[in-house]
Amino acid sequence: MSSPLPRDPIAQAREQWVSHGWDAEADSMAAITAVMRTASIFLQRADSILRPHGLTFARFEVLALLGFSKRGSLPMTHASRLLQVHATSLTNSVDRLEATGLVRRIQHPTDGRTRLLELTAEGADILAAARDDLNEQLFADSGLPAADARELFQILSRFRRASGDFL
Amino acid sequence: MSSPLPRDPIAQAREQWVSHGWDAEADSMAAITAVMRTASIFLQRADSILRPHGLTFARFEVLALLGFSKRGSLPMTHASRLLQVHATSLTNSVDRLEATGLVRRIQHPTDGRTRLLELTAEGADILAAARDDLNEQLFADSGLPAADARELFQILSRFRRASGDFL
DNA sequence: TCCAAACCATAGGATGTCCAAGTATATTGT
DNA sequence: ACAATATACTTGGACATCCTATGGTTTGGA
Repeated sequence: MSSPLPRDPIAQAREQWVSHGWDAEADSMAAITAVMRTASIFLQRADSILRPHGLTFARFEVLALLGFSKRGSLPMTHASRLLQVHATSLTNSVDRLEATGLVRRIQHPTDGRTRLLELTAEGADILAAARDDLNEQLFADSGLPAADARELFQILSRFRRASGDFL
Repeated sequence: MSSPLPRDPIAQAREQWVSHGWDAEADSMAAITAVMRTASIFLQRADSILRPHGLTFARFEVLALLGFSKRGSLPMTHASRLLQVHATSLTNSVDRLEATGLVRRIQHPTDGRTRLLELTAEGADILAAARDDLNEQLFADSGLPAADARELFQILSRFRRASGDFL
């Protein structure tokens, strides 16, 4: 996006916070801002790796979830809960996945309200290729040292649990 | 958005990764996914706190940056580098801030290409009120224990530096 | 049995992010 | 001095996310 800045802009913001007397909130502000910036970096990398496959990270996550499901199909609601996005966001992703033939919406056998999502054969192929690329180009060389990745996950797990993501 | 899930969906994905033999990538995948989910949680909280002020987190960040600038004004490019977003994203935010009268675009004295951003009096007032609310309702009670916030910031700082955010 | 309440999925609208192009202005090299 | 190149910002388009509202379907209580 641009060449490296001479100073960490979040560290600068933190200093401003302290010098205005908001010492108590400074660490939290810096951590939260850093989380948002880091997410943005990862999202850009992931999307750029997936673009040649005609996917985005959001759509990849849908495919990956379906690929792991035992029965091969999942209700929209169930999928949106597991992906932790709004039902409307999932509808959006699935619209695009269905338009490109990677996913099918099928009727639920007994509940007329529910739609089941199912991977198509092509969806399964693309998922496999995209997953290999993500593993090689992002996860295997994420820029996070192994110990940092584990510690990061643990800190965020505590936070997510505390914030009501899971029990 | 919904009631807590019985199991952490990211931990479940991690298990799937391991059971498919992608052990080496599993920790990294889990950490990255958790960062994205956490960012989304914080963004929703921040936006919800700022909504009564007619702001979003993106627009708040612009105001906050201007509020800290010594000279009271900043070129678009400089601001977009410090906020680490694309120039087009900043254009979008500034359009809305200007439309509501919180920010002004003024001519650069010598460079005809450059626009300087300047807080209006009303922008400064709203910034102060919004910042107090964010400090009280988000940063002071973020759900991150103090030690976790510091450790998190340090891990992410190493990562951001390594990924070229700053020197 | 039957109607109200709950639930599922989608449409519409606002915002944000990025990328690719386009316009205007500066700077640079010959 | 002038043409080529670089920089600054905006426009238009593709996607993602959320919220609110709406149309079906199912369920549960009177």
